[in-house]
Amino acid sequence: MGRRKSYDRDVLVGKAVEIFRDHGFAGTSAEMLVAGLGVNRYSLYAEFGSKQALFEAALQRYDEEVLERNFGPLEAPGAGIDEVRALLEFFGSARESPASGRGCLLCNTAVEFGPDDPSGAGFVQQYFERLSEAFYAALSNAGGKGELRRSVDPREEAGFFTASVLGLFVMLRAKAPPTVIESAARVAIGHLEALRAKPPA
Amino acid sequence: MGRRKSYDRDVLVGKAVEIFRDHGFAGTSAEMLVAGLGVNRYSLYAEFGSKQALFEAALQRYDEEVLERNFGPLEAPGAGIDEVRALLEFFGSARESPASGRGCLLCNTAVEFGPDDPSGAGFVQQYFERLSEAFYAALSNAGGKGELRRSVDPREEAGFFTASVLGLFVMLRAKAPPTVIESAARVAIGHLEALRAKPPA
DNA sequence: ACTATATCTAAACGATCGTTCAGAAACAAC
DNA sequence: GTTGTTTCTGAACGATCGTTTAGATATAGT
Repeated sequence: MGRRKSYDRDVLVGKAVEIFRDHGFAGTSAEMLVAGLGVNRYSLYAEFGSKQALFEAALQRYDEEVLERNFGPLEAPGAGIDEVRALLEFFGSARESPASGRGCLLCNTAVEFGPDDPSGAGFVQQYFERLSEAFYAALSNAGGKGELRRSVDPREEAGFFTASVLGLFVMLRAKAPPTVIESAARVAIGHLEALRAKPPA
Repeated sequence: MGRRKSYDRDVLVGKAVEIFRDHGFAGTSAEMLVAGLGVNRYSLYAEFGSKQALFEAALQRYDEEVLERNFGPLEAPGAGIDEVRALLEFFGSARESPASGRGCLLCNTAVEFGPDDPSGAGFVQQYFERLSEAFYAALSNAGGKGELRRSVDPREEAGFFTASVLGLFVMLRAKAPPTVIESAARVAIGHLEALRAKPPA
């Protein structure tokens, strides 16, 4: 039995998420990772194999934790309009959001790499699917409960809300004027509320 | 009189726009610029001074040409709902848009650099202001002509449409499923049309 | 034809890139 | 205390980074 590790892999991945979220893949050097993770260079490569592999572990972690925390409520059984509204309100609170200055790691990655896939695993396409399916699920639930106007197409609206939150992520990332972010969220919420079926007279 | 230049500065900047649009700033090497612009390394630095300076020239050019072409119609005197609609229809045509796989250079830059300004010139913040002011101008015009419902706040809606097109840019950049892009644009257009004042009975 | 000057060509600079290596240190088992 | 093994330390590898340089070439003016 040899020397024990002085780090925890899960902790390292968590820290890597934050570093890649701030700087992107190309803008993050191995040196930055060594400094930010607090491990030596040898252990970084022994544990993860390559910078790319660490990046993919970070994307996986982000999906499991951050996307799960934010979009999981929409995917839950019984989720509906209120869950969508809570999400929009959360991202519209520009000054307080943890995404301020940082945005969403998967959104940032989508833009950084464009149509080139940073890994064979299709993280970005899965991300778009997850977002639109989450909105679709919540709105379909609402429709099934009679909470949506009959004319509403949950599939169409899902695409719309996906674009809305991606736009919020961009503005949060680059610290657009908070008033623009808040307006965008309020109108999206107004649009959402307008989808509700009117209660019978 | 010495040897004449075998390049045109404006042509080089135009090519640089395309390269930075595809690969971002960090993802574009000097070698890629030399190859893509078709000049020698000496001339690249003689003409522009640095990679950063070329990047800023590209951002300026993009603003003057691409943003002008796309958002200029909203800024024009007399612009209204129809101009906003045309813009949304244009970006919603995912398969045909020149932005497919590339998005918007300023949006990409906003995400790549986050709150760090890539130059002292504030290109990204000016970009957000330009977008939201363009939407505001067009919607204010419509309001002034009595074409908007009285309850509509052009300032709020401008923030919303800014987020919408940024979201479309992200999805275009990463080649999200065209159905999601098209749905997002259609619903945004539906929302826009719902802002129209009803004609008197 | 010669000269002065500007640009091109090819190479190189110092620094950093992502990754690997050799030896030292720390540890558990014996 | 010794041994075998794993991790850490510090350095270095080959490649590429952004930028500069020296000499060659092309050009206009004389």
